[in-house]
Amino acid sequence: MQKREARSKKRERSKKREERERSKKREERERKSSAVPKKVDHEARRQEISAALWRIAVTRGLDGASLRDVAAEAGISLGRLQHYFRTKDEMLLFALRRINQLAADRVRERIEALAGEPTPREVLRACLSGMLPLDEKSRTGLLVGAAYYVRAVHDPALRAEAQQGIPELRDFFVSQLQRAVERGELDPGRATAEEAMLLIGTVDGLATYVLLDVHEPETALRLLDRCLDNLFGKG
Amino acid sequence: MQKREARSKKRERSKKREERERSKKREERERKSSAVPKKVDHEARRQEISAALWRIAVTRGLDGASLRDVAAEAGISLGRLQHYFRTKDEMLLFALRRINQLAADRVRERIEALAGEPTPREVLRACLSGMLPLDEKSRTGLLVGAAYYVRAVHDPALRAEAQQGIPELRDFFVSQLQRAVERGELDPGRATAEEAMLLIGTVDGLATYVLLDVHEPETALRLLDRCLDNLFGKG
DNA sequence: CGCTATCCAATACAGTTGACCTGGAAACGG
DNA sequence: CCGTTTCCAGGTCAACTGTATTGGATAGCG
Repeated sequence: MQKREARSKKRERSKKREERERSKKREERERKSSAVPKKVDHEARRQEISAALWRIAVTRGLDGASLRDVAAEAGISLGRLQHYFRTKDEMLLFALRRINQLAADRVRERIEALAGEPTPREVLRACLSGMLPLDEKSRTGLLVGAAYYVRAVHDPALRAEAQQGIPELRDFFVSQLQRAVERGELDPGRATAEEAMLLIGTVDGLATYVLLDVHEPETALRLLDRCLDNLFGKG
Repeated sequence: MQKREARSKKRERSKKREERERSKKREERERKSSAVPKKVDHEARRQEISAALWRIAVTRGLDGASLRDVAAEAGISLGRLQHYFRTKDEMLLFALRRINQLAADRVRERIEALAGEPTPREVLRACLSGMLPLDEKSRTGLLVGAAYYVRAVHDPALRAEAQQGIPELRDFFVSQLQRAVERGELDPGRATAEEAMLLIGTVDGLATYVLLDVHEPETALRLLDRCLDNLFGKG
């Protein structure tokens, strides 16, 4: 347990007050070039609020997270929260983008962490296992992602956000499969976009069942390995 | 400044009033042999309410469905709805069980509809494709199921409900794989519970992406066939 | 110093929510 | 007929929702 949620609404923050730095990018407003009398880092504050939102979403679900709850969890007032996110949807969308980015970073790290010249299979395994809820962090990310998923089904804006990264991921998988063919590790007929999408869908389904406690994380990993066995041949 | 949303609450039922019939099954109550002055079919009424709930859940999501909304959609008063479901959770749980049952029935029908003596692959294909959102009905079912999924992640009672049918399904798949081995259509090493769970997970992932509009239904079906090709060998 | 913009706590507001309650209509057994 | 029970429309209620507003603290700039 690394994180404890003190129910006290007392603000004990005031230490992050230092990290103001530059952050010149004005994400949605066009300020009139007037000097910047601001001192706080908007981006950092929003990330803190996002983290508070996730903490609630993991335990109570996304819909059970009211603005007041999030503000309390973040240890700030409702007024302050509304200063950084003018509407609830704005907060939700920001938090979704952020968690997707974190997930992508995690997968990227996993790949770069592979020593030497990893085989295509090793790269794929690293990438796919990074999409499974194997530790607390990725579990949280997927849990929150699932909460967004249901909303995305009904909300076109969220849906577009959710669909965004998939083609890129698929193409990356195809390139790895292609590389495996060139190395003689894979049947040429299986280096297609269809196989790539099949892999992605399978891992997604496995993750779903892990979150439902149908599978243990290790079970999901074993199933993933068997899936790769089927693909590359049990060497 | 009251914004009235144009919501057609007009529902012209009043003819369902006739289908009361017998229905001797007292689903949860044990009447003490006292004469039954009741005239309506509780089970049928609850199913109607469930259907109304699903209609809302498909378009607006499960959490966007208040008791008043459901009552309006069902064309009944709030008081009447609460007569049949004392709490909201009771209604939700009933509707979940019902939709799971309908999905199971649909898969069963698909299997029984196969002519002659279907091969194991044909049986598996029928079953798996029955779990995909290929028509409006199954799409609705999966959409509602997805809405429940997110709740099940946080609610133990719902989670138990969601986990319920999986072992049975897995065992059925294993039996079909075993049968395929005996017929010489499958490598004996692949007739395991792991392969069965892999199939289930894959279809689940594919269904997820169809609901997200990442795949067209036909695409998902093609991917399923390729998955079976990989399993049985491309005949 | 003033001026102005940012930052944010507190409160108000208008609406919705689920649960509960009351009372009476309808159907049955007697 | 009466009494009992089911059935159900309507209303009430406290709690909660997202958003808007007010007022003041703080900080940078001329």
